[in-house]
Amino acid sequence: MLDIQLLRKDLAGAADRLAARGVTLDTAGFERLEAERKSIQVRTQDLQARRNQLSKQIGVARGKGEDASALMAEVGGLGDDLKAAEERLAAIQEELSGLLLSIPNLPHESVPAGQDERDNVELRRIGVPRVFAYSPLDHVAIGENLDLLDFPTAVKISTSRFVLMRGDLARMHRALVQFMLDTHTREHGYEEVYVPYLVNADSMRGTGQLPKFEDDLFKLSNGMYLIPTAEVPVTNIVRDEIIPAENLPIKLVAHTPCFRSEAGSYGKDTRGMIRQHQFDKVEMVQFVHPDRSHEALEELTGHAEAILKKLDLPYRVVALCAGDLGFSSAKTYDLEVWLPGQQTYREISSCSNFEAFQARRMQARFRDGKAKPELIHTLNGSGLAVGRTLVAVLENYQNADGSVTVPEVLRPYMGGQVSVLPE
RNA sequence: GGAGAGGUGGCAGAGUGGUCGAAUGCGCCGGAUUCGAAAUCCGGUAUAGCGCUUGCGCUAUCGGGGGUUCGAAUCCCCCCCUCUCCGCCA
Repeated sequence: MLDIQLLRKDLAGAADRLAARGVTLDTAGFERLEAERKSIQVRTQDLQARRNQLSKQIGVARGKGEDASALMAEVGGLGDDLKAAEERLAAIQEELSGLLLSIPNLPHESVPAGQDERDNVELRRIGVPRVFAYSPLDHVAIGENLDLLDFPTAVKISTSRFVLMRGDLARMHRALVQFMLDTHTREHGYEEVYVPYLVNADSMRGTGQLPKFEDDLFKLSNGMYLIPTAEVPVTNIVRDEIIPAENLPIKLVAHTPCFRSEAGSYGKDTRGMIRQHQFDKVEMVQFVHPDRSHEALEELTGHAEAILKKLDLPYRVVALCAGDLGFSSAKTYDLEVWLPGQQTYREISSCSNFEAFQARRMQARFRDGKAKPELIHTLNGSGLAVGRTLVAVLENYQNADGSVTVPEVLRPYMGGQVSVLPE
């Protein structure tokens, strides 16, 4: 959520920055609403003040045993006007807050201009894609040849966009999770947290999934939602909290499944594990002082990169252009891993600084000594998407004989196993 | 799931229709006292919004929402949460 004060002070400026990401702000509509809000609010509060004043006088008069009927008559005359004003004010404020909740974040000044993913800027490439002596298979072929990746059975049990992994593959998936969590907690200073996978609407609103993106979520009959990312429960830990400044930064990491309806992605990435309704992710979240959130974004991105480096997977870092930014983000770096089976880089992590956008929705603040509470800045990044990491390992570590070499860093997590062999 | 009790400021805890945004205690901040400290005394100590703007005034907020009333922390309805007992269960 943007600061409404900013919209009041510099509406044109905010509109310009939103235009950079392809969003048109209805400035005339906002100004009209604001003007009405102002006049109705002043009128409502004046009436309320008058009512309170008279009501107190009635109390005093009654206390003294005096006749209060004249006062009662006067306050009674306020009734209809007051009720109408209060209702109108509530309606306007609801409209205003609805508008406010639907406006995306402003891009940070360092974000490259551009309309869509084609305008994203590649910052660096790390690692060299392996040269194969044969035409490398994609993960589906590799996994199915090993008899460890089973889509038809998953469809039978559930529906499309789910997967069943067996044996060494399921084990490697688990090993990846352990490896990632251990790296972030031991080497990067994160605290591991275990969180609910079902959250309420307030939490979804806090991080920005609601009200605009309800279609992307799985909603339960009791009004709860399946989390689409650990970002939601982890970030909402600080909702409605005031954190002592000396406790910042707070760095948390969680492993959770993620559930996404993938509405609107029909026909996209239908083959394999790239786009599933359910996938696991290790997610890093940081709560930081506003002065150092952009520094923190660089660090957090480095923490995600460290996993790829340790796994020796070739990847590149891309700065999203303004038009490709997510709703809540002020700045985002995507990490894209090389997939030999597709001969392309695919997103495996997304690291974002939301600045105060989520904090304002959540009322997540910090206090420095006696100063007034101030909004914190929130960040998060995948470290990494586990399913896609498994895909990357399968494709990059495949061998001509159909086996897959276990990356060295994973071996301690797999009982020293060096490779996954066909039966 | 059944029965009961409860949700009030940073914390504890009063308040069952009227100068209650809320007693009192603790904590915290400032001052007095002291060589200094403790103790003691005095004063201050929520959040958000709005309007004039060094400050002041007003409005809202006592789990959330709705209602009754001139007036609600207090009465009514719905929901959420916590605790105790029973049932069930990993």
